[in-house]
Amino acid sequence: MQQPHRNLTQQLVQELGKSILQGKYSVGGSFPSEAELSAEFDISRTATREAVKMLTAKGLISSRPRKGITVLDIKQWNLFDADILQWILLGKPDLYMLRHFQQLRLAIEPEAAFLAAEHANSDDIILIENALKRMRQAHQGYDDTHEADIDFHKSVLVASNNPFFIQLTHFIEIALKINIRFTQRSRAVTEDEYQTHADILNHIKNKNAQAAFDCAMKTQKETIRLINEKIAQIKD
Amino acid sequence: MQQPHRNLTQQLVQELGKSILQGKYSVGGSFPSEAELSAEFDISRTATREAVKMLTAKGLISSRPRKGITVLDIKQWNLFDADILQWILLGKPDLYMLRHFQQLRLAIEPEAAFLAAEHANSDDIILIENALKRMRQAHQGYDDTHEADIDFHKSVLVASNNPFFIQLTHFIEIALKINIRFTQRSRAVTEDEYQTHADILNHIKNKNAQAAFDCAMKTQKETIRLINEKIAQIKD
DNA sequence: TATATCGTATTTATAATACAAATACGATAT
DNA sequence: ATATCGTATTTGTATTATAAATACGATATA
Repeated sequence: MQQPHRNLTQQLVQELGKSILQGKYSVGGSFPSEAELSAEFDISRTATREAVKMLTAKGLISSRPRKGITVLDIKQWNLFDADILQWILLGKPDLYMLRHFQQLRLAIEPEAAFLAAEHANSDDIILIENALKRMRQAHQGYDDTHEADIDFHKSVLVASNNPFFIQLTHFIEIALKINIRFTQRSRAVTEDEYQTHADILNHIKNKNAQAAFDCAMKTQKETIRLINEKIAQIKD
Repeated sequence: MQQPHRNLTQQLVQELGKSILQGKYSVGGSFPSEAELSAEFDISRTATREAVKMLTAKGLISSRPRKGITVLDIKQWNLFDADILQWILLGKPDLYMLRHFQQLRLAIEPEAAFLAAEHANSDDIILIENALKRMRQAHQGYDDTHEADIDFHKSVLVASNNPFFIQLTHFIEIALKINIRFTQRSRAVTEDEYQTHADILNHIKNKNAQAAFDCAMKTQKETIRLINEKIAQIKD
């Protein structure tokens, strides 16, 4: 396990969360009762119940006397919860899931760039610049390409100075990680990709919100076009 | 209390959640220990711990041995959780918070209309139509204006057929409720407002995604303009 | 047969108690 | 001034017992 020294409740939350997101339990179908979970994982009912409550708080399950525990419909899930997003990633999402992620990225990121141009302070700018530098170094082989790329996009969200956009950093990170899987780029970022990111930063620094928006939108449209292309391919 | 017959854990979650969102406990500051909470609310430590775990799952608090319970930074909060959004509403948000909501609405709703035009099925369309009819009836005094308005915007999100956009229905609902408070419209919807909504529906029915996007964007830009105007006023 | 009422077994909800584990903080030693 | 250590505090876990809610089948009724 990744962090084996976490407490029992957290461990059970992770195990059950991953299982649910992998579709091991059908919605509304049978799910182990508290007693069964306690026995299966060899922990007390106390720890089991606390894990059940945490999953309930995230909207994954519901538990009622006599009825037991049931997996709720996906509409009830808190899809923007950092844990749930991580479990989606671990559940090996397909191209259709990637498209769902990308559709929201397209809505979020251009507007985030717009707001960053309006509201970013000097510290916010420095964080974006550092991420860009790391992309340049990655281009030259000194750093991990994709980590720097993810950091760039996250720091733009942070620079929006809007707590809702900032909250979406987890979402964007997972979206990028899924995208990386499907594009299987084991290479460094290209000069073109680097330049586009540099342009967005410059527009933000120049407080040219509309230009930042347009530039970010262009790359998002291109990304979704590539995904649609791939989906069209597998349909053959 | 709204639902006094909920279980003790849920009641405590609501009480503490509301208090935290009202800023009664400063971030990193002192928060009652499990023992103190049990005593204050006169419930067992078992029920108290389960409530603490639920708030932990929502990212509001953290608890560690010897250190006790601490309120986490807002960056850790799951702001898109339905409960947390409700607590924000109950906490009497100001115009700046409304602007934060509106900035994200502007990012989300036009793209949701775009996707609805691409992916809505006949059932989705019917739900939007019903909401629009209710707005018309509201205009004539037969239904509650704002409820119908909220339903319209929610049903467009649902019609996007993207689970992430659908999840954001809670967010949009709270955003609209906050907006209604500040615009204090006790009147029915105007003919203009009704017509704009009708236009969006028609673009969706005609599968004219770009027109649906543009129309929704125009209204979102106008809404944010009004909010900025109000903020400029209170600054005098 | 169809419907309503009721009893009961099952499962969660709550409480109380005991002890283990982690750790912040102050005391002490170097 | 720094490092080490002991200890008190708080959460973590387990166990047991009982209450409350309710799905489901049994029974009664029309």
